[in-house]
Amino acid sequence: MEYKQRTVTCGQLRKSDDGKPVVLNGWVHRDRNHGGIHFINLRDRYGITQVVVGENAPKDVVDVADQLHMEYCIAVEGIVHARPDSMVNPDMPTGEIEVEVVGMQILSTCEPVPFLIDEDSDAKEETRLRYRYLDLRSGNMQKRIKLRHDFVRAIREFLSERDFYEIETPTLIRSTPEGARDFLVPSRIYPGKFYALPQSPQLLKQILMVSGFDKYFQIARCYRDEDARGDRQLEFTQLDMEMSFVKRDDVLLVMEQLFGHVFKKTMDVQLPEHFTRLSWHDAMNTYGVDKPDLRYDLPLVDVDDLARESSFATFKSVLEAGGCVKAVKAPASTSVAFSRKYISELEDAAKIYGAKGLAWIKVGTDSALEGGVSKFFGGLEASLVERMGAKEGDMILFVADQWKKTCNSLGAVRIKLAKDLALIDPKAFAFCWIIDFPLFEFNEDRGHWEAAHHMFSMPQAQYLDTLEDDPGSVKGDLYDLVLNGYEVASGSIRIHDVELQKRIFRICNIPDDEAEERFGFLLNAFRYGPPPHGGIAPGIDRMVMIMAGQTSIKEVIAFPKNTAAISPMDDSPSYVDQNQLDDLHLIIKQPDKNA
RNA sequence: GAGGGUGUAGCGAAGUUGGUUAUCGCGACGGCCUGUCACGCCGUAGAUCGCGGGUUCGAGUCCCGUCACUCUCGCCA
Repeated sequence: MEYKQRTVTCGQLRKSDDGKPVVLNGWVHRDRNHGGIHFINLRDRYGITQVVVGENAPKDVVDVADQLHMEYCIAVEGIVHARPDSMVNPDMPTGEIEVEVVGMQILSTCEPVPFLIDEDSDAKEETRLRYRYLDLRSGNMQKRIKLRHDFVRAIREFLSERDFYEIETPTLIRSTPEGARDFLVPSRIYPGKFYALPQSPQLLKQILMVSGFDKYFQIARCYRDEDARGDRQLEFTQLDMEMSFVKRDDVLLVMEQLFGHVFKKTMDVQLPEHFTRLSWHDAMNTYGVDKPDLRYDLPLVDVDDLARESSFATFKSVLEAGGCVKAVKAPASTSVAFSRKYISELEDAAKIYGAKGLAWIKVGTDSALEGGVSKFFGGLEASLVERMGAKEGDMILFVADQWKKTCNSLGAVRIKLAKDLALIDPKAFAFCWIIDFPLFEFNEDRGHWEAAHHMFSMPQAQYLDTLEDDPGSVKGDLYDLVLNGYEVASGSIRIHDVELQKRIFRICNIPDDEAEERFGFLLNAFRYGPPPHGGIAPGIDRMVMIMAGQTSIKEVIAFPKNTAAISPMDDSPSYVDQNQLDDLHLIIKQPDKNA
């Protein structure tokens, strides 16, 4: 089809272009037909320009304009006119001009759209995903996809400048189960054998270090066959990085500089030179999570001593059983009344993480305690109010249980309070490092120790001689980067010693022969002069989600899957032909519905 | 695997203690309109109230089951 190709985009014309002949290509965003005159908002990726088919327009142009509907793709030839002052639209960048149409061609028509292409669609997510190509036309989706591009581009710029090589690693690799469930790809050539899609390029990047590549990065797609969440998809994208001859602080510094550059470049936001550091224990103890949102404070406060002095038998029995009592302050709010109903909502939040209940006290005038469990704190009013920094109208909420359960439960209450009481600055970016993670945790179901992070992380030096004695107490050279309550990166200094690596495997119940079978290629590489090395892997989707002010990574992924792991647009996953199954030597065993 | 929420026209929503023909906005279709910019005005069509069963003289509304979507717990080295 012959058509006039654009000479300008729909976002660029200004008053200074007055009188210029132009051609625009784009989509009909709105067509306001006044009978004798059409005002058409023509939209492309760059913006919206008003084009006018007026009283002086040629007959053939009027005929075409009368056929227009929303989302028709058209070409417009016309003359730019500065608008008179009274007709300027100050809400549009192109609002000072309009284009008088002298030629118009319909490039393609559009069926009635299932939802309007607005800045923010109010269609439900399923509909948006089914018609993702239309949803992506909206201004906000276009902005987010651009932000993601800018983000990745700034990363590549910065790291290339710092002598990092971008190296691709395979997406068909050996399955090394442990951690998440692998996606498997059956081999046609070798019946019964499978490739796995990488959960991350972890071992490959470590081997690149053995190869001497020193500083590596990759925008790497990762796959984990686990249930999706708002901030989790089956496949996601990491900035995978690894460096040789570095210690922990070198990695943290590079990341601080990287994100400083990227935020400045993509959002013109100045980040602090260094990010707050919290040990894993302090994060858990003070905020109740290993990924605290530091845009607000609301610390969890230890009140073991006051609970012990109180007359509340429930608290005392928890303390006697080796548990702890913690409290968080709910600051008085003009928008949320601390009603029984609201307290019950808070209690529900605590119970999700195993708390048996949520005790509460309201603070009245002159530090008087009212309601809830206040009667058990006779004589302790002033101490409690001072400990909590509470004022009249505040409420104090308690959880008493084993340490971890208490932290998790009250941490959930803290998060709910911050949301409900509007304590969060939506424009803030609060980064922090979580360091000194435990290296192992005991898996009750399987009955043995497992790596809390992964099995390739270096134990801190002071534990090296006594790893096996008390695995639970071993801290690793691990670090997570947290932004606004989301884990956005995770990394460690790695083990580069075969014997140490084998000790870790053994603690994780993997005997030497099995380790050689599963990880032999890594251990072999480590027999040939491996350098000390470490790295980190920020999640691209989560970072861009937070930068875009969203709460679901689907908003920053062009073609995401839904929570049921289905892509409503192409309806994947799908059945395949018997021929394909035959090629792959596969027989499908249907699930037993009665099982 | 478990819990919460949602499901009414193409889209978004309302629908009272169960009661006549299920309402509104957007969109679609037809008409009018020369300065709008979420244009306006008049009219028309469009619904298996997610699906199945039950209670009832009568169910969008109550009960049971089921499905889908969504958020969360588990899971996610």
